[in-house]
Amino acid sequence: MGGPESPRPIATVDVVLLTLGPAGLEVLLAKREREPFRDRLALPGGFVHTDADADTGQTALRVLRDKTGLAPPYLEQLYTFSGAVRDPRGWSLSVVYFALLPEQVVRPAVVRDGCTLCAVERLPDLPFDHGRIIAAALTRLRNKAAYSSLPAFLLPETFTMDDLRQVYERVLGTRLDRSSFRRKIEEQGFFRPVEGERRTGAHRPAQLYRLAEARLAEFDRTI
Amino acid sequence: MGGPESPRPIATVDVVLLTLGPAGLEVLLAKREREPFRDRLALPGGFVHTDADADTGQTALRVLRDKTGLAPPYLEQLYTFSGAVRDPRGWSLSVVYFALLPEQVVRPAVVRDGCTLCAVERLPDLPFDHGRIIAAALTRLRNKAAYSSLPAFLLPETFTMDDLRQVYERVLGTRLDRSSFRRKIEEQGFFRPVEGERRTGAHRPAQLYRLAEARLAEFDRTI
DNA sequence: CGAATAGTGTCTATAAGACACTATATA
DNA sequence: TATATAGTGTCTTATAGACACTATTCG
Repeated sequence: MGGPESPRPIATVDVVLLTLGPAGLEVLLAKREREPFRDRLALPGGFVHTDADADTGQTALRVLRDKTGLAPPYLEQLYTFSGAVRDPRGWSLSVVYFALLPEQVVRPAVVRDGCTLCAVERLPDLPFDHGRIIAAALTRLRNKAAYSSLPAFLLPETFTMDDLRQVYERVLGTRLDRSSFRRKIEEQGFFRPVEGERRTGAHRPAQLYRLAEARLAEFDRTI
Repeated sequence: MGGPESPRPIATVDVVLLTLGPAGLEVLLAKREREPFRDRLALPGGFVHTDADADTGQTALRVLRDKTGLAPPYLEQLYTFSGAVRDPRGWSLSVVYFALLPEQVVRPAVVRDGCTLCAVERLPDLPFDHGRIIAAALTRLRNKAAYSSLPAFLLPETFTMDDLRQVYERVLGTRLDRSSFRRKIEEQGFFRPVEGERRTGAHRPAQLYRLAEARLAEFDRTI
């Protein structure tokens, strides 16, 4: 049958759950329950349970559910980090997933034991290579934001056109023209108006929109 | 110290090496030396050697070197495929890498034992989930081709502007205007002319170019 | 010179940015 | 009716596609 001559690596899954709070992008960190780095803040993660998880995506969902009770509608595999030295227990491999959720959903879950939200600009010193992992997640988010519906997953189910534009602006770190933004968004057609408006003050109410599809949509590109 | 209650998954690395031959995109397949699927064609791959490989990228390079003698200048991590049923030996996890090489380099290496190039449009039935893996690699290549220097890694070190355009056309499956293509490419500036021209017939010789940087460059995008 | 491919110029159509204007709510 | 935000129209500028033109080589 033949197997490897060397021991199998440790196989874990970590999750980078990002949300957008008043201070900007924030990442969910959890206090580690076990060694190594017990009681330190780190990305929520855990071993792959080969007797329970169908694949690593299921591991990611299980880990998030167990630590926060959350089930993010947007979850994608980010990258697999590996090597002999990233984990003091030995040669390890972490399949990292990347999730987005609106602040309104995450904030209540964080009151639970040991979870916290941390502004990505002010991260504490993190164990393993979790600092690098979060940096990779931010790069992915910022790249994909420019040509997809990704930032919308940081908003609640319905939102106004100005909410949407502001999320794009905050993720991309640039100003976007209101008129051009609306034009572009409307022609791509992956947001659709829903019945209802938002009234917030002494001015015209705003049409509410929602994602037309539950999954990520990408803008047309050309060479 | 705490470890997983369940056995660790099998950890392997597979490599999708693509090249562009007369028939279109071709993928390198190798005859399997061991069970399962012994003597069947499959993606070149192997176990992670925790006593020898610094990380999975090194595993990918080692596997390719051992099976073909090749060392591709372009190698990126594609995705990690995992699950209880993809490998008859049990719960497994394959970190898949994606490499590009010019046909002129791959073809000679393939004369070696058990390696073959196979047109991606006419793949045989492949073991494990290797069919799905190759499909994912093609999607990645075709997506990235539209906004990066990626297709240039399918060409030899120097090439003409028309070579370059034809590679983009073949990868993308679309026709590109010669003039517009040259304009776009030149303003992005990640190819630079080198001394020398190619003379091929009774007509004006063509300027030779090469990649300005050894690594992948991406076009400017805008929302 | 003719044929063939390399390379340039330019017109047009489309999309993006800037920004002013209109619409509609409440105080 | 003043004001604030939502939403539209339009001018300008940049970019992409189409395509004709010039350039240069060799037979």
